[in-house]
Amino acid sequence: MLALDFIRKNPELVRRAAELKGEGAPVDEVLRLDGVWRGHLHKAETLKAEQNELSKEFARTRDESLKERLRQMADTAKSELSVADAVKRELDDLLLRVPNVFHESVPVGETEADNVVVREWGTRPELAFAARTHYDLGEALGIMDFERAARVTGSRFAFLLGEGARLERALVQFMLDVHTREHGYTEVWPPMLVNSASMVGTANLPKFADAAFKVEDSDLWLIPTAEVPVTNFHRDEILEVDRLPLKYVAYAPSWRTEAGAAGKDTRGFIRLHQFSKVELVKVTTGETSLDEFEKLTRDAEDILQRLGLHYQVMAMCTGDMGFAQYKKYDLMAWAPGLDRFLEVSSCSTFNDFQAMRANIRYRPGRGAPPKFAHTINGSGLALPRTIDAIIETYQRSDGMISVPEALKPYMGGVELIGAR
RNA sequence: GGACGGGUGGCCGAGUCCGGUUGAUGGCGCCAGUCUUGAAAACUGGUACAGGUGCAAGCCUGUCCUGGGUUCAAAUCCCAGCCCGUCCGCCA
Repeated sequence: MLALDFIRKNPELVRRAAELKGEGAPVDEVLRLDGVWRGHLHKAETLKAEQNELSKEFARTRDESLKERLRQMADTAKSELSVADAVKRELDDLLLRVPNVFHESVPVGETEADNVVVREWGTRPELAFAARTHYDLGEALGIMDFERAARVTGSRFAFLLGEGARLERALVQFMLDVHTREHGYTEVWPPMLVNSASMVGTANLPKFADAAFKVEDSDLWLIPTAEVPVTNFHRDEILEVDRLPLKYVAYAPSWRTEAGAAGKDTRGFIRLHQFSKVELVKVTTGETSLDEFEKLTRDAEDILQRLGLHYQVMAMCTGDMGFAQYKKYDLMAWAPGLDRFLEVSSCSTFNDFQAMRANIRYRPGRGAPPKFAHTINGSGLALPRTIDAIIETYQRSDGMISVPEALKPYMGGVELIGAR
């Protein structure tokens, strides 16, 4: 969230940022409640101070004549405070609904058409035959099954079978190895259910409750991304500055309701209620966060390059970047069969927006007061669409799929999917 | 799930039965200083977080797991919840 003090001092900036993001921001209501809250709080605290003073005198003198006055003071202070608390709760709830501002380098725009290609790697593969889609190939090879998944669970679920399941496992292993051994991330295996406070910490609540699955009769949610448990790992902590940046990589399934995506990407292994993802998370200082964000994006890109997949890096425009993000890149991998780019990674930096919600701080120096950390995360990468790009890029005219060089050590000797 | 025990500052650990100003004795750690060529040891001092208010120094309020309650006053008493431990039950 944004600091109350920041909104007090920069109401216009906050209003304009929200507008460009296509979000509402209850700035006026925040400012109004802020005034009301402070009025009652001040009154309550002044009274409490007097009461404390007099109470000390009573402890000394045991003068019974003070009793009645003390009782009244206590009553008034308590009721003032309860009004102040009620207003503050309302104010806090509102604060959680004010969107983040964005970095000056973010392109201004309304829709994904206004996103900007920052760079591109590789070229579209030239196939000597008509490219087939991953679901066409996957079903023909017997490595993907959507029909049975629909029967067993419902739409937007999938079974992977045989070499398809093996490919998924190989990719997870490969990505984790690269990020831990070569990019210096610490591997994390997180809980896959989190409580509401954690969801608030990463800004999945309160605004996006309908995007996540809630466990009935409990305060637990299925994680929409490993970002939630991993970022919240340091909730309510004060970190030592020399430990920063903290770099984590976590493999976890992610669950999303996909509310509002009805009819979109219904076909294939693209938009699922459950999907695997290797997630990168960094916690760092305000001075280094933009730089660490760029590096994290490069770390995700490195996976695509090693897999030999053609991709673009898109800078998200204000209207397409989201409520909490300060700056965001999407990595789009080319899928020849679908004849379009697929979003295989989304890398974001949040400034202290998440850290304020999750209360993650660091101490800049000895004896210095704590500051809010900056959080960064990105997929490195999301599995299904990476698999799609691999299948469609490495398909052969006979419908079999060559295993990319980088994955061969992870495929247990399988170099050609569909050969047996 | 049942029974019992427990949650106190960066850490350890008093205080809780018998409420009184206690943000909380003590030790460790950390920081500064003295001493020393330097370091260690020893000694001295310092060492939480949040909010309100103020130009500032400062002042005030709150915080002993969380939320309620009793009281002029709660770390301390009462209620509920969460978490941890031990035993029993169940279980991959």
